[in-house]
Amino acid sequence: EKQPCMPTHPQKPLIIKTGVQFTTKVRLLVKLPEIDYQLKVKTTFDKDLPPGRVNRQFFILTNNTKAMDIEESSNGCLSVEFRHLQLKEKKYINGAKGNEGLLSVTEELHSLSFEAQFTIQGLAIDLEMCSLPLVVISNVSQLPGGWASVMWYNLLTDEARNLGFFANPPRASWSQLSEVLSWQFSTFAGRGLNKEQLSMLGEKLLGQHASHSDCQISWSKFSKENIPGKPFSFWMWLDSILDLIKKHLLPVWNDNHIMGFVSKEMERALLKDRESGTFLLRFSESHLGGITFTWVERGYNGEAKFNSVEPYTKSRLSALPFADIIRDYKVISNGVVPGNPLKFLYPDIPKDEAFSRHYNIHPSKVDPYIPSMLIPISEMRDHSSNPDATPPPCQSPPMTPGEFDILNQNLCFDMDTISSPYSE
Amino acid sequence: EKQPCMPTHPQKPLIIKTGVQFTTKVRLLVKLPEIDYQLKVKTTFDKDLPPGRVNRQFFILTNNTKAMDIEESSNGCLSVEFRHLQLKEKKYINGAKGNEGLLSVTEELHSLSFEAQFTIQGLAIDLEMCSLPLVVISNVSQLPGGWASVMWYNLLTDEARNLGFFANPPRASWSQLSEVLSWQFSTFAGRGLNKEQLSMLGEKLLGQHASHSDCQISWSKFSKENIPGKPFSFWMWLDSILDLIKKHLLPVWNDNHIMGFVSKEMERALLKDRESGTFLLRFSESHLGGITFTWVERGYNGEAKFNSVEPYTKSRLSALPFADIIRDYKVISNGVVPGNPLKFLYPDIPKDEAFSRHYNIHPSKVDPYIPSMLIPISEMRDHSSNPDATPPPCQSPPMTPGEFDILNQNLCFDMDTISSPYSE
DNA sequence: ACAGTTTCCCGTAAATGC
DNA sequence: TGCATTTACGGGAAACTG
Repeated sequence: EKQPCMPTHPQKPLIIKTGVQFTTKVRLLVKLPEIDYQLKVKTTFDKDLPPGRVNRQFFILTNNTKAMDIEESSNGCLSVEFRHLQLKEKKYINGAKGNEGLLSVTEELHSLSFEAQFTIQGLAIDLEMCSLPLVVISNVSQLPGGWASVMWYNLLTDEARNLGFFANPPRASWSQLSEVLSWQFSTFAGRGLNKEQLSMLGEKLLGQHASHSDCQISWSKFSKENIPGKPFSFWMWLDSILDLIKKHLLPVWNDNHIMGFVSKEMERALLKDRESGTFLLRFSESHLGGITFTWVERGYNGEAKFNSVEPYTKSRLSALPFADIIRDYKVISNGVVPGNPLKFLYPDIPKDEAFSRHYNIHPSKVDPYIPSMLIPISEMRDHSSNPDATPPPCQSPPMTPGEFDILNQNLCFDMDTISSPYSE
Repeated sequence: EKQPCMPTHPQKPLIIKTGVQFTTKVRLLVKLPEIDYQLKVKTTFDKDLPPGRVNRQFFILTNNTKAMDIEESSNGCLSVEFRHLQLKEKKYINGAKGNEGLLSVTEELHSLSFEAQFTIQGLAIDLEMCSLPLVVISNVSQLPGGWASVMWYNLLTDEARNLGFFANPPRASWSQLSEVLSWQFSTFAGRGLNKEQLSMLGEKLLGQHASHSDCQISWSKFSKENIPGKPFSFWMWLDSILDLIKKHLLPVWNDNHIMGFVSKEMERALLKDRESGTFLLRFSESHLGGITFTWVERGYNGEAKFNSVEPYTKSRLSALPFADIIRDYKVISNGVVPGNPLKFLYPDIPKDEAFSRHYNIHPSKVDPYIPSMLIPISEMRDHSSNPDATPPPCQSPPMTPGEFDILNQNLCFDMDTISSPYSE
C-alpha cells in the first residue's frame, strides 16, 4: 500500500531488509509451444555491477534457481515465483568497498537480475532482465530513508535502472512533490492531503512565497538536511506522522477530523473567533510522531486564550486510544471540579458527534473486580500521481544473442512484483 | 540472577535458545609444564547420545574448536572460552525422532561435551567432560517451563548427568520446594518470601493441611497440570508474577510493601477491623501476571465493605508505573467529586510514607504545551538452599585410556560456566 | 569520539507440525 | 481439529566500524 508514485513502471520498486524474506515472480509473456521441458530461471543480486560501484555487496542466501511452470490463474504462460529469498551482506571483501562514500545506505541502489537459457530449434537463447532499483536496509529504522529514495527516484526519472541516480539527484518542483506526498497519505492512510494541508507543508519546506508550485526542492532539503532548529529532516518528520496515523489514528484521519497540518499562526486565526471550547487537532512540529489538540477559551472579557496539550506520541496512544483521550480529557484548575474543555471540533461540530463512533465502551463491572480506566488530565495553575496507468505489456529486455529478431522482439520476461514486508 | 538452587553443582545448568548466542569456558586445573603447544578443545552437543534417546537433535552452528591459552586472571592454568556458540536443530532425520513423546521440550535434557587430545612424553591422552543437563528452547515463551525443569532437577538429584530425569521425576517435599521458591524471589527480585506468603502458596498447591512441610508435591502438580479451574499451572502462575515484579514492581517489592500472596479470605480478615481506606497489594490468582489492591471502606453503620480493582498487568503498568497508580487512583461514585480511596497501606502506614519514594514527579509546564498525565479511575455505581557451597575443585572426568593413573587422577577440566542470556 | 550502520534478541504473531 | 512448538520479524538497544 505504501507504493510510491510510479507513472511508467509497472513493477514495484522495493526496499529489502537483510535477513528478511522476500518474494518475486517472473512471467514469460510469449508462449513457447515447443518448450515444456524445464526452463530454469536464476536470480542474481547486483549482477554485472563493477566492484566498487556500490559500497555494500549482497548475495541471495537461499536457493535462487527454480523452474518455470505453467501459471494456473492466467492464460497458460510460463511463470515462476521465488519465495523465501533472503539477502545477506558479503563481508570483508577487503578494499572492495566503493568510495562513493558520500551516499548513505538508503541512497545506494541495487538490482535483482533474472536469467534463463534455453534452446529452440537447436539454437541457444539467453534471456535476462532485471528489476527496478532496490534499496537494501538492515534495520526497520532505515525504512523512512529508503522510502524517501524510492519516492524521489520514481518521481524524477523514467529510467529503468539508473543505479547512480543519487550521485547527483535532480530537484523536484513543489507541484510534483506535493502530489506524491498527498498520494502517500491516500494510499497509506486512506485519505490524501487537501489544499490547506499541502500549503502548510509547502511553506514549511520553502518559506512563504506567493506560489510554491514552481519552486524547486532539492533531495537534500527533502530528506537529508535537518529542518532548521530541529534534529530531523522534513521527510523524517512527515513519515513519522504517516506512521502515527497508520498505527493509531486511522479511523479519525479517514473521517477527516484531523486538520493536522496547520501552522500555529493559522491555528490561532481559525480559533480566534470561534465559540469557547472549540478545538482542532494538529501534528507536532517540534517532535517526531506527535499529535496535539488546541482549544480556545474565552474569558469574561471576551479575550480568546489558546491552550495546547503536550503532544501524544505512539507510546501514549498505545496506552489509550486517541478518541478516548478526546472524550475523557480533563483539566483541573486550582482544585476546581475538573471539566473537559473540548466541546466543538472546528468549526462547530459537537465533539461526540465527530468522535463517538470511535469511542471504546467503558468497561463494566465484572465480579469480583472493579474496572479501572485511564483518564488523561492536565493540571493548570493560573494564570497520485496514481501509477495505475496500464503497464506496458513488456519491459524491454536486454538483447539476446543471435539473429532471431522476430522472436526477440516478442520474447521477454514480465517481472510481476518483488514483494517483501516493505512493499505494501 | 535467575539461578536455581544447586547445592552440589558448581556449574550453572542452563537454558539455551536456538539461534541465540551463548558462551562457555573450560579450564584445565592441572598445570602441564611441557604443554605449551596448542591444546585444542572441541565442543560437541549431545555427544554419544543414542539416536532416539532424545526427541530433538541439535548441533553447534558456529565454530566449535578452539585452542587453550594461559589464563591471565588466574594462576596460569590453561583455559579456553567459547563465544558466539549457537544451537540449531537438525531437521528431518527421518524416523530418528525418539518416541519418548510423553516429554515436553522443556523436559528434554541435553548436554554439551568438551574433548581434547594431547600427547605427553610420547603418550596419547584423551580428555573429556560434559556439562550438567541443559534445556533447549526455541522461543522465550518456553523459558518458564525450562526454569521449572532446571529447578526440579537441581532440587531433587545430585547426579551430574541424568538426562532421563523427567521420564520419572521424583516428588519434592514442601519444605524443600518452598525454600527454592523463596530463593527464586530473593535472587531474582531481591527479596524472598516470608512465612505467610509461603504458607499461602503451600495451601494453593496442597490444600489446607495442619502442616505442609511433609507433603510431597509431584512434578506434574508443580508445573504441568493446570490449577483446578484455571488455564495455567502453579509454576506458570508464580513465574508470571516473578516476571511482573522484575519488570514493573522491583522497588516496591523490595520495600516489602507488597503482601502479594494472600488468599481473599485472609485479605478480608486482615482488613476487616482496620481503618477505612486501609489497603493491601495482592497478586491476581485468576490471571497471569496481575496485581490488584483491595481496600476497606466503612459505612456509617460501621459495616466493612471491600473493593478490589481489576488487576494491573504488564501492559497497563508500562503505561503507568504502579506507584503512580496508587498515588493517583480515584473513584467516582455517582458523579460525586472523585477521591482516592487508598489511605493506609496495611496495617496503618500512610500511603505517601510507603510509596512516595517511587512516585514520578508530576510533569511541569514546558511551553508551549500543557503537560498531560494519565490518571487511573474507577466509576462505581451504587449498590537457599543457597548454592554457594564452595565448589568441588574438579568435576570428575571420564577416564582417559592408558595406564597413567596418577596423571589421570589429577587431570581434569573445570567447566566454569555456560552463559547464555538465560543464565542470569 | 562519534555517527552511521549493523547485529542482537525479546516478545508477539503467525506458521508449522503432530 | 487442537495443541505444542517453531519461525518470522518489528522495534529498541547494544555493538560494531571506519
